[in-house]
Amino acid sequence: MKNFAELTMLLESKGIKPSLQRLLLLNYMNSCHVHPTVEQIYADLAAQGQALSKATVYNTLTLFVKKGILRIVYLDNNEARYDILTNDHGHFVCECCGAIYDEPVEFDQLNLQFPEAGSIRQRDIFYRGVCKRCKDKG
Amino acid sequence: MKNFAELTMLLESKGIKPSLQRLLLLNYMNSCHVHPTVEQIYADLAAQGQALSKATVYNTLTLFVKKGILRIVYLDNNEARYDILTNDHGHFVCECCGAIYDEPVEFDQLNLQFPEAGSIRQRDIFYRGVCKRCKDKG
DNA sequence: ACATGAATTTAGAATCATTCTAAATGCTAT
DNA sequence: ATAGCATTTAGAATGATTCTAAATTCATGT
Repeated sequence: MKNFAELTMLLESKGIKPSLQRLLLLNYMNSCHVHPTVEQIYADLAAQGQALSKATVYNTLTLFVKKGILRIVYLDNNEARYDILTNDHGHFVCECCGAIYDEPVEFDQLNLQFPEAGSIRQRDIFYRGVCKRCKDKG
Repeated sequence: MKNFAELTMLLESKGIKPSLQRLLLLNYMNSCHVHPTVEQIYADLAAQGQALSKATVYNTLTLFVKKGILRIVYLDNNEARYDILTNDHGHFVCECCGAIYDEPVEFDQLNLQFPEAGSIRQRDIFYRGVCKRCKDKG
């Protein structure tokens, strides 16, 4: 949880001018951990009375990704999902209810060898299946 | 490398009727390891004089995915990529040249804990960065 | 304050991968 | 042969994303 002053500092530390729209989006993403789609983000902010245009949502999310604040999660070729970059973690995707769970992963301790890699910028792990909740329901 | 008799048997073992189009696609995917897009698959087969309609390419790839012959690799929200399912492996994606490298990964030895998972159907690991070839070029 | 120019936001058009639809073709069994 | 079903097909429809060009906001110098 960060307040607006802290969010402003985060943006400035990344060389991003903290406009109202950018702060609203960063604040939203900072407290939303369900890996929302653009549509969800846009609708939620509109429901709060903060109507940014959808173009701004796209532009700003793309800017945040470029600056290393967010990452995009591509689960299917429908809508992209956005995830605030905190500590590294993996994802478990329930193919029944669609939920995306963050799961702790210590990438450095996996000792993965990628012989073709010159340098690594991002590490992603996705497991897919049925989550416990759905499994219990049968 | 499998011949057409073996590919036919593979399809039948999955409950898929081995039509000419399905065999051509399976044969192509069986010997193509660059994770091609639909467009590439369609163009390559057309260039070989085997013109399937694009709808058939889509339909058949989707069928193969459903039957566990292929998996889809979602790298970005542009075109999906298709990968023949052999032994488990990870992927390294070069953000410079776009190449996708298969990398050996022993998933069972990673000892990953996914507390929310009831059952796991598919495991994916993606690392992204710059490949050695691009890095050497500077 | 005010004007100027740059950055940001915006609405709507354009793009394009994928899915849908409905017709055509090909197979199988009687 | 024929009926019935599966498969293939072309083209239209869909929809997330990107593009474009105009409007607005912001910062700076006078």
